Amino acid sequence: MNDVKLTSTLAFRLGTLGALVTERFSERLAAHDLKPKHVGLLAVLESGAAASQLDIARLMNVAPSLVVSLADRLEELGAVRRERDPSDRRRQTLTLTAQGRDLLATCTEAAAEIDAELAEGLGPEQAKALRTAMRTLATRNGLPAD
Amino acid sequence: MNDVKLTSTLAFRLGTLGALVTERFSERLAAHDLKPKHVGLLAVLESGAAASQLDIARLMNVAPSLVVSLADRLEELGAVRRERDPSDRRRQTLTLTAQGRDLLATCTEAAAEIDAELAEGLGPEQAKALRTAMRTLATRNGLPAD
DNA sequence: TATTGTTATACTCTATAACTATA
DNA sequence: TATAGTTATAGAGTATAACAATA
Repeated sequence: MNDVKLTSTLAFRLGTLGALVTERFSERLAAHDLKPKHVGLLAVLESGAAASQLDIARLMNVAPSLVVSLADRLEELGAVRRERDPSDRRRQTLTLTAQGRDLLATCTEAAAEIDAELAEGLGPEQAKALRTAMRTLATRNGLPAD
Repeated sequence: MNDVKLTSTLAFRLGTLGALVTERFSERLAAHDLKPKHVGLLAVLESGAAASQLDIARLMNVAPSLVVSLADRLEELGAVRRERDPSDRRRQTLTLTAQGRDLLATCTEAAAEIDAELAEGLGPEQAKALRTAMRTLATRNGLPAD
């Protein structure tokens, strides 16, 4: 028989800690009336990996209709600009504005603060090993590599 | 200026990988018509950390009303038994049945399979370091220590 | 009056489906 | 006829608030 505990599995710990961290991030974003997915969209634009709304939806693994409402909010804040692609007028191209870059930097700082809180409980070597392993996992699972 | 990327933060990676892993776990649980929180409740009962519904709700950080519906479903499956506490008849005590233990073992196996998939991409030392760091983080953040 | 569990209701997030405009 | 974006609608998941039983 097998006496592995559910709560000791990596899957359980990634799931629960992930939810905890996302919750903390959301709390910090609330000041800007943003949710994590808004910030994820800003990061996609900064990376240059996609620009049309449909491509962004595919990359983020969300429904195209969700990108519409995320972009609506970000446009309202002046963080992104929506422009028709002249070569195919069905396409809306999203671009980061200077304000959008600032906003992304602010949100990245919030994430970095959470990182610092997490690292407090770990020794420096443990923290480094964790970062390395998480980067590998992200890359192998289709998430941004850097 | 600071050129740290959002997607390189531990917070971002824990959030996104956590969501991914929870999604994979949910898919496997769908065969039993269970969601991750049902399994979390089974794990709480096995650990013996709480038995009354209200205590369970506090431990899981969910609303008491949610515990009612999770317990309804688990009782329906014969995985838990609901009994009035004779010394305080307001309290409902939940206990794992033999079937509940079996079910938990099956779900733990599903989590272990996901662990194996994740570990494939990592070297054995990296996998071990990750487990160690995640256990430390879980403990320091009020999640089950083992 | 306070507490446990339950029920009724509402809210948040997201997806699916129907629609418009371009191609 | 197919595709990009949008709008309308619906569903999952969960919380809050009102309620019943017991303390």
